[in-house]
Amino acid sequence: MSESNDHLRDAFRAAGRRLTRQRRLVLRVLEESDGHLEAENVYLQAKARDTHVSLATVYRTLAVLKEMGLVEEHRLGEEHSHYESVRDSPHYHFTCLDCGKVIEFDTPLVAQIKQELSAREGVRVTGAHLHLSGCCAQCQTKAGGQSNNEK
Amino acid sequence: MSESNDHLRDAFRAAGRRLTRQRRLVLRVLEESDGHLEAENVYLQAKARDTHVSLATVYRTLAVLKEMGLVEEHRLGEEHSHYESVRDSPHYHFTCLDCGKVIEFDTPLVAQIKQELSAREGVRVTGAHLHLSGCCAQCQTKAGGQSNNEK
DNA sequence: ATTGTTAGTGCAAAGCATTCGCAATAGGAA
DNA sequence: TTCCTATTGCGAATGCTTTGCACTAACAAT
Repeated sequence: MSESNDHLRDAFRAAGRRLTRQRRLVLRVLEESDGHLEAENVYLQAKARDTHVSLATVYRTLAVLKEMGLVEEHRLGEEHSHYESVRDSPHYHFTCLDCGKVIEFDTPLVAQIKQELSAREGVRVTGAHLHLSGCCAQCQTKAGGQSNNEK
Repeated sequence: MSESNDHLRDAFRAAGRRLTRQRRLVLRVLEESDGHLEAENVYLQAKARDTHVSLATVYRTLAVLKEMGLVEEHRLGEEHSHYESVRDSPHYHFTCLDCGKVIEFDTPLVAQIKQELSAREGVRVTGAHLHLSGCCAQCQTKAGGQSNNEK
């Protein structure tokens, strides 16, 4: 716990940035959450632990963390962004259009696609987002095969 | 040209909607463009041909067209949405982080991923977005392998 | 520890893309 | 042509996100 704090400190120092209470807090909220928090929720959860946080700072912090590669921003729903701390392995998302549930998954096929594209177009691929959507198992059962999208 | 107009008319009638000048116009702008227009540009190009369009209507129309499956919305850049008329085949996108160039491509591997996920999680997958990013061939050459992201 | 420099913060005021309310307009079925 | 109502245009409003500014607090050097 204290060692990761040192890691953090170093990472920030290397980037010429300061490791503030707020930044530690935001990062911790993201790490302890199930991922996919929107800025507002990060703010609320952070504020619950320490009143000295503002929404603006959460946004600024998320931007910094994203720039440092510690956090990823996703635009899963059609609405606002979701943020997620970068953990172990890269992964992709499936969103249920009925209940909004998000399933994370991984597949080596994306790497294969990257290679194909690199070879075919001569590009260098550094990022990959795969977002599938549809109806999760539960909602299919629940709705008798039909969507229960009622506005 | 006139036949596709009939198609359109029918599609709208079937949806209980009206085929207005503005809607035809928006659709035409999208079809004649290279795809990936943001709402503002659709508005500007439409307005250039016919002053009787408003930004609000463009947004409303894009929403309707999207709902009817005639247009797709993408969130490629981190900013606003891009719209593209649904043509022939489904495809995916690569964005160059340096110059912003968008390359469209297709691959059967996504279908394979869909199947894998369906089998593994019991979900029904109806949509798939794959967005790769990195550095295009030209920018790699131009910048000597380094990014020219200044700002 | 103390100090100095300046990144970071809170707050409130923008910014921006997108949406909405409402009166006026125009598809299109009869 | 007539009527019904979906659609439009306008501007005001919304909601997420960013910014300006004066104040605070990291942290490197003392």
